[in-house]
Amino acid sequence: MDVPDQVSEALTTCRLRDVLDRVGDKWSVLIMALLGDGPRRYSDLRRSIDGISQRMLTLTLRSLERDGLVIRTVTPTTPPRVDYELTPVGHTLSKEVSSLIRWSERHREYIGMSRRSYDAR
Amino acid sequence: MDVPDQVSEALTTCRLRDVLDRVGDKWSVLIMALLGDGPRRYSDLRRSIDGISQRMLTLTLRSLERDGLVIRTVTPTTPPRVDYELTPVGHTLSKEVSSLIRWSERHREYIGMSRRSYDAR
DNA sequence: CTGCATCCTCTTGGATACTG
DNA sequence: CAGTATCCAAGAGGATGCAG
Repeated sequence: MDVPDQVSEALTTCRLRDVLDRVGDKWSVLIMALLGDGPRRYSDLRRSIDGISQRMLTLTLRSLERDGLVIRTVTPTTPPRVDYELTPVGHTLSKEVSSLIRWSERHREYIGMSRRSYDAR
Repeated sequence: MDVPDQVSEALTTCRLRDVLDRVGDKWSVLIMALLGDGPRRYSDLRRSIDGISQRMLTLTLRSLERDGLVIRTVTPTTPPRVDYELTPVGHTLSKEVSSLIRWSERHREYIGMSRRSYDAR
C-alpha cells in the first residue's frame, strides 16, 4: 500500500482538499522551489518566473504567507524593499516540491513521447 | 541548493510548465494516489473520489492515459467493464504524490492555525 | 520598488440529458 | 456501466492605471 488507510479516507472525504490545492497551485510550486535556495526580493521573483503577472505574484505570495509557508520582510527604505523567505515548514514543502520537479525533469521526455503517440491515433 | 541549476533554468524558461500542470491538477493527484494501491474500475473511482463529476473523472483519466501514466483496459461484457491501472512510470509519480499527501497530513494542523491567525489581523 | 483596484476575457468545471 | 455532448455559471488570471 502506497497510501495508508487514513490517507485514503482523507481523500474520499476531501479533508485534504484545501492543502492539496495549495500544493497544486500553478505558481506556488515555482515560487516554493525558487525560495528553497534562499530569500528573494519581489522584483527578483518576478523576473525569475517567466510569464507570471504582477497580480498573480502578489496574490500567490500573500496566500503562501497566510499558510505560514513564507515570511514577508519589509525594509522601509526609498524605494521600499521586500524580501520573501521560507519558514521552516515552508522548507519541508519546498523539499517535496523540488523532488516533484526532479521527477518532471526525468520524465519529461517520456511524457512528450506518450502524448505524441496518443495524439497520432 | 535544493534545486539544481538545470532545474532553475527550466523553471524560468517554463519548459516544465506542462508537466507541472499535470502534477498540479486537482483531480489527477487524487486519482494517482488511489491507483497506487492497484487497478480500479471507473465506477469505483467515481465513488471513491468525493465531489468529482463524471465529466471531470473521464477527462482526467483520458489525460493521464495520454501522458502514459495510466492504462485503460476495456472488457467488452454487458454491461461493459473498464479498469484503470498505473503504468510503471505512473507508479513512480504515484510515489511522489503519496509523499506529498503525507506532507499535507502532517502539516494540515499547522496550516489551519496559520490561516486563522493571519485572518484574525 | 512594491503593490492594490478595476475591468474584462477566457477557461474550468458542474448539471443535465442522451447513447452503446 | 461507462461514457459523450451541450449548456451555462463561477472563478482564474491578464492588462492597465494609480499609489505609497
